Amino acid sequence: MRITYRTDYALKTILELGLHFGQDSAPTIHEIAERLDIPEKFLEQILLDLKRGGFVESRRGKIGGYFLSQKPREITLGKVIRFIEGPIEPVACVGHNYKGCQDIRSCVFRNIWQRVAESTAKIIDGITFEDLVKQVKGKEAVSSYSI
Amino acid sequence: MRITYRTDYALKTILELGLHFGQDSAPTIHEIAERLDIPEKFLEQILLDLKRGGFVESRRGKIGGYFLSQKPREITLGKVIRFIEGPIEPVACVGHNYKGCQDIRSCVFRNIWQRVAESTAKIIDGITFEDLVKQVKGKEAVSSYSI
DNA sequence: TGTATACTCTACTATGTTAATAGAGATTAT
DNA sequence: ATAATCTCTATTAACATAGTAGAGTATACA
Repeated sequence: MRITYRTDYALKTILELGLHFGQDSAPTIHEIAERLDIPEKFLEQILLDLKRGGFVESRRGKIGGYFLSQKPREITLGKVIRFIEGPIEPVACVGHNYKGCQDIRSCVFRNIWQRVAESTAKIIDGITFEDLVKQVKGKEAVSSYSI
Repeated sequence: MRITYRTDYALKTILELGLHFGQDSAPTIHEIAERLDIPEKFLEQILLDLKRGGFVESRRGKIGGYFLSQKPREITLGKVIRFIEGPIEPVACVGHNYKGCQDIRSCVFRNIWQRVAESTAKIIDGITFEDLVKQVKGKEAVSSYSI
């Protein structure tokens, strides 16, 4: 698995919105971009994408902004990563019609990539944004000089 | 982690040479390319690379070819993958000076990427080409119509 | 000693992806 | 009305990947 900036930004943005969940504040693209140091126009695209994915909702106009459309508890890292990046398998092969997988020698590797994908999935599917929100709130409460 | 064709070919090539280990045959680039269905000139580059990495040695001239310079047992998948692909961490961040890692919120993700990298490493560092050679020889003995 | 064979090395190219930028359009609170 | 904000499509610069090209070097063997 490899994480692109697009995914990195998406995850941080959802965490940010997760920290606001429950309050009825809806941070704007501009605010999020500034706070997380993400190019604003790029974030704009990412948020539209996340909206289409059903992760966030938006309000337009004067008091517009973004907010989560699911509880942080219901959003796992895996869901977001797969939505942005596509499948997490290390090679195209892990699927169906990969030319190299006809003979035994290639299957030896195929099995390994599957094990890798499964172990990654086990981690990222086991973490929700509620977990992350708690971690951040816990740590920010302790170290008093954080954002 | 993501596997490029370059790595895919490198691994299959080393497995192929592993199957010849002990015999004093040295398959040529041409033979390997044909058998594994790899573009010959591309494989040429990869083999030179693997040579510089200390995985294979070569003999030039009439009876030239390639052979492993280490025992299959001493070559792990992890060594080869890292040599070709570079570090397996999912983001540039897992290292030292990633701008996003100054605050707690980013570190939350950083820890996760490290867990993913570690679980991947655990798998690929635990498999040697001896293991793979045995698997292939075992299976090829059973199903009689394989290559 | 010539020659065929096979490895060695450097440079180039086509294609695709990523990260970002640009700008016009649509909605909404006041 | 209008200012603020989200929405949408197109474009671009930089980079990585996969592959191609061709000239050069070493070696076995007749």
